[in-house]
Amino acid sequence: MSASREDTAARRPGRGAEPYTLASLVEVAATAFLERGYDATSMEDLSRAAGITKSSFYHHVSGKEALLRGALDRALDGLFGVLAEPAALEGPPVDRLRHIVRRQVEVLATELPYVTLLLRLRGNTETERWALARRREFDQAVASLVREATEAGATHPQVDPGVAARLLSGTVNSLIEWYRPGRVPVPDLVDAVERQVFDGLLGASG
Amino acid sequence: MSASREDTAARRPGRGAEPYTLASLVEVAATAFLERGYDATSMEDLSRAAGITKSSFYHHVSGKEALLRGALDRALDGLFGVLAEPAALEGPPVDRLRHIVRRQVEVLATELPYVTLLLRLRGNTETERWALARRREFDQAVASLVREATEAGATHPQVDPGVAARLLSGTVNSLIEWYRPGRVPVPDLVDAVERQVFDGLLGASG
DNA sequence: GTCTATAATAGGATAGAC
DNA sequence: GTCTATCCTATTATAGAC
Repeated sequence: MSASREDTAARRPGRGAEPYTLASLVEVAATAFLERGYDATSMEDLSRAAGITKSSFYHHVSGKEALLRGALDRALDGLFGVLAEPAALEGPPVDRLRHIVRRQVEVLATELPYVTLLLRLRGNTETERWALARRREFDQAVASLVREATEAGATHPQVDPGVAARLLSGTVNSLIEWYRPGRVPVPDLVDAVERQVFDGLLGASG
Repeated sequence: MSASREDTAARRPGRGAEPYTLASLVEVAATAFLERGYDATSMEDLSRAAGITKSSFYHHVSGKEALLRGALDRALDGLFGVLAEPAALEGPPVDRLRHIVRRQVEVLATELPYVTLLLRLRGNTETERWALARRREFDQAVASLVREATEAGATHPQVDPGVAARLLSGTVNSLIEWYRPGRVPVPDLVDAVERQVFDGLLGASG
């Protein structure tokens, strides 16, 4: 762990701005976790990124795990919010799937650090296992839709729907590995992922 | 980190078997890293998994980073080996791409712990940055092929080839998130990924 | 080659002054 | 709210006996 740790710009709340809130510190933490990984990021790193000492940092937050939990909550809220949208609940399976994929890309893009944290969990603590369980719920909802779509004859039947669903989720989630805000306009990204997922590289339609 | 750490079965070299080699310990380490993550796995965990004490473990290996390096070497050898195969070097871009995707799935499946480690790197140490640079080389070779295929008119032109290449790699690499040996026969997996990547979920051909 | 014991340090968390 | 100083445990790594 010899990498420079000064590259995250320190930022204190400006004159007259809000004091440190859990949400603002979760944001700082998630950004740092995104760069170096959760385990490799120390509380010292985080406090410096927030522009205060480690002790002061502890005055605002109970510990590292609380930051993790706050970030995971935000990620899961975003994802489950998509499942609750009307267009995800009504209509032919393929249309609902299309809507979910498109909105999921938007959530990944806008909540990038939080979702990244969720997708990199290994289940080492109780908090992590809880979040992983919720994530599995989300994946299973998507998998059910893929199965329905296959039963309705909308997808090619040669591939096991369970495997197809995992590859679909994998394609969408892989965004966290390279997408960074501003690089590609989100609407373009949404279209690209939809196309790749439903039509593949060779895509007949369009 | 309160998770049980006794779940990895201890294994010592059997009577008359080879003594501990770097390769055998790298194998033990990579398997443990796959479960808990690199940072969250201690040398104590690793030595116990190998069936000896931490001190004895250090007698065979210089440190944690050497194990990481050994595992990354193996992953990169597998991937670059694919690029060097005749079918990856000759023929129309789409055919070469198809071959690489299929073989890459096989390498991921057979070298799962090693490739997983490679794909989860954050670049925190010099070793990690070196491996990430080599990985980028591989990805760029694939991206070049996607660009060639697009220029040859083989793929639909609406999606930026750079983005398409990243989504392609993302789909293939996402295997490490769920594939475990024995669950799905490798040939089926290879076919499923090829289909998803080139034809998508709705896939016209076949 | 394996062990017990121990160094050396990093990192999470707290005490208490200001 | 912020700081300096400190505690305490986990972890990497080494010393030296057998």
